[in-house]
Amino acid sequence: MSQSIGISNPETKADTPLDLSALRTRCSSCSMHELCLPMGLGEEDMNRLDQIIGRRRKVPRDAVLYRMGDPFTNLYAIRLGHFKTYQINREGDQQITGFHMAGELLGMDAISTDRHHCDAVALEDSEVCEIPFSRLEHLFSDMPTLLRHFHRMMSQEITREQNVMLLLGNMRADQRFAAFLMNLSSRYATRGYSSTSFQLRMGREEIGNYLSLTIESVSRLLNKFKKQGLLKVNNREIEIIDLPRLKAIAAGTEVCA
Amino acid sequence: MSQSIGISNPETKADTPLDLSALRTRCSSCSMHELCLPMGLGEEDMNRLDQIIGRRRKVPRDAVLYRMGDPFTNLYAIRLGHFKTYQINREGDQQITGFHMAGELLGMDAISTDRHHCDAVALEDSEVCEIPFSRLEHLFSDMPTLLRHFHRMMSQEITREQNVMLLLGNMRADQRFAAFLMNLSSRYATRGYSSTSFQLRMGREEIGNYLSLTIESVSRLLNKFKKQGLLKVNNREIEIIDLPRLKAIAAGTEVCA
DNA sequence: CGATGCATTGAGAGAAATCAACCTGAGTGG
DNA sequence: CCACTCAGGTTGATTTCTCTCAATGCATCG
Repeated sequence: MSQSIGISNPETKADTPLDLSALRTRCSSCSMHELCLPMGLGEEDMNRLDQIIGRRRKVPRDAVLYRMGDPFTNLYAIRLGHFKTYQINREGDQQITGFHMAGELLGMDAISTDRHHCDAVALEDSEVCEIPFSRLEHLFSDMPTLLRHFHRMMSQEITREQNVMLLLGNMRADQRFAAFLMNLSSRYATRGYSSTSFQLRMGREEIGNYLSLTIESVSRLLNKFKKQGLLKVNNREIEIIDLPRLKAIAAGTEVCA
Repeated sequence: MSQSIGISNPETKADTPLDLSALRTRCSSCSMHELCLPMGLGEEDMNRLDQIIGRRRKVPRDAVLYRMGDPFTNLYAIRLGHFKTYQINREGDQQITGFHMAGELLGMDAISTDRHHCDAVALEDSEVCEIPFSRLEHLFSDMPTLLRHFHRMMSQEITREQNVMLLLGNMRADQRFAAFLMNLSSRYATRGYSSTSFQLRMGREEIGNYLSLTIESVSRLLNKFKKQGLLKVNNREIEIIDLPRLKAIAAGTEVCA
C-alpha cells in the first residue's frame, strides 16, 4: 500500500540532450502554466520560478505523494494526472477531501502546522513539480504577481471546500452525484477537454466516499441517470447527454424521480 | 433582515481624548494580538500594520458584515464577539459554513474572485477591524513575518474546513454534536476562557444547520448527553461535566447509547 | 480455468427527518 | 396583573432515504 516513490527520471536518458529535457519541463512549456502558479508571470519572473522548483517527478498510480503527519517542505503542482487527498480519523476510516487534476496545487493545508494534514495519492500515473515552500516565500517579496496568484489559489481552495460542505450538508444523494459530475465537467472544460465526455479516474468506492454515499448508492444513481437518458456509462467512461438537466438536478431546481 | 451598519463609533465622545481611544484600539493593546494577524510582529511592524487598518467598527447583533457577491475590499479581524458565515444555494436554503470568534479573520474566501462567497452575520454585538486587502498586500513585500502568519491563517482555514468535511462526511449525529462542543471548548481555551463552561452564541437552528441535523435532533442530543451526565444545559448555557467521555464520543471511540 | 477485484441488483433495517403537538419565557398591551 | 402573542425549544409518532447485508454478474489475470 505505502509504495515509495523512486527518484528515477527516465527523461534523462542517453539520446536526449540534457537541456532539451530541462526545456520540456519548464513552466513556460507546460500546458498548465495559465492555470497553475506561474499564471500571469512575465518571462523573466517565470524563469526565476523555474529555478527554485526542485524537480519534476513521476508519481505512479497508487503511490503516496505525502502522508498525514509528514513534515511540510514542498507544495506540489500537478503537471499531469490525477490525485486524491483524504483524511483518516481515529476509527481508521478515511474521508476523501478532494480529487485534484493538472494545474492544481497540493499541500497548502500543511502551511499552518508545518505538517501535512492529509494523505495525497495518485489515481493514475502522474507527474508533479516539487516547489520548496521556503524558497517560494523568498520569491514573494519581489514578485507581487506571483504572491497575488498564490493567494488566489489558496482562496480558491477555501471556496472549493465550502462547496463540498454545501454538498455534504444540504444535498440529497442524486444532487450530490449530479453536482460531482458537473464539477468534473467544468474543470475538464477549463483545461480544454470535453465537458461532456470523460473518464472517471476514481472507482465507485472513492466517489462514494467523497460524496458520503455507499458504493451501492453510487451504482444505483448512475443507473437511474442512465435510464433517464441523462448520460451514458460504460465502466468509468462517462458521456453526458443532457447537461442542462443534470445541472438542474445538481442545483435542486429539478428533482430526479 | 438586511440591517445596514452605521459608521458610528461611540468611543470618540467628549470626555475621552482622541488619542486614548486610538490607543485602545491598536493591535498592541488588543487582547487578540497573539492569535490574530499581528502575531509575532515586533513593535515597529505592529505599528505599520496598525496604520493601514481602516477602522475598528461595531457590528450589532444580526447585522450583516458582508454579503455574498459583494465586492471584496477588506478582510475583517474579529476583535470582539461572534459571527456566522453561510452560503445560500439556488433553492434558497442556507448552509452555515462556520462560527467565528475573536482573533479570527473573515473574508479570505473572497480573494480568489474579488467577490465574497458567503454572508457574514454577527451572532451578538461585535467589533471588527477592517483590513484593506490591497494595503495589506503592500506590507507583505517587506514584512515577511506578517506574510508568513497570513499564510498560516489561510492554511488554518483550509484545515478547519477539511475537519468540517470529515464531520459532515462520516460522523453520526451524536459524534457531530460532541465534536462541535469539543471544538468550541478548545477554541475558548486558547482564548483564555473556560473550556468546560460557556454560552452558546447561536440558536439550536443554527447549530443544526451547521451540523446538518434538524433542530429536533440537536434538542434530543442535548437531552441525551444531559441524561448521561456528560453536561449540564440551561438554554444556551453549557457546562461540560465529562470532557474526556465527550471527546471519546467525538472521536468515535465511545458510542453513545 | 477458478480466483480476484470491482460493480450491480435486491430485500430488509436503521438513523435521522418530517410532521405535529406542546412547552416555556420574554415581551406586549389591555 | 393577567391574557395574549410569538419565537425558540422540547417531545413523541411516523416516514423516508440511504445504508447494510447478501447474492450475483462481469471483467481481468495468473
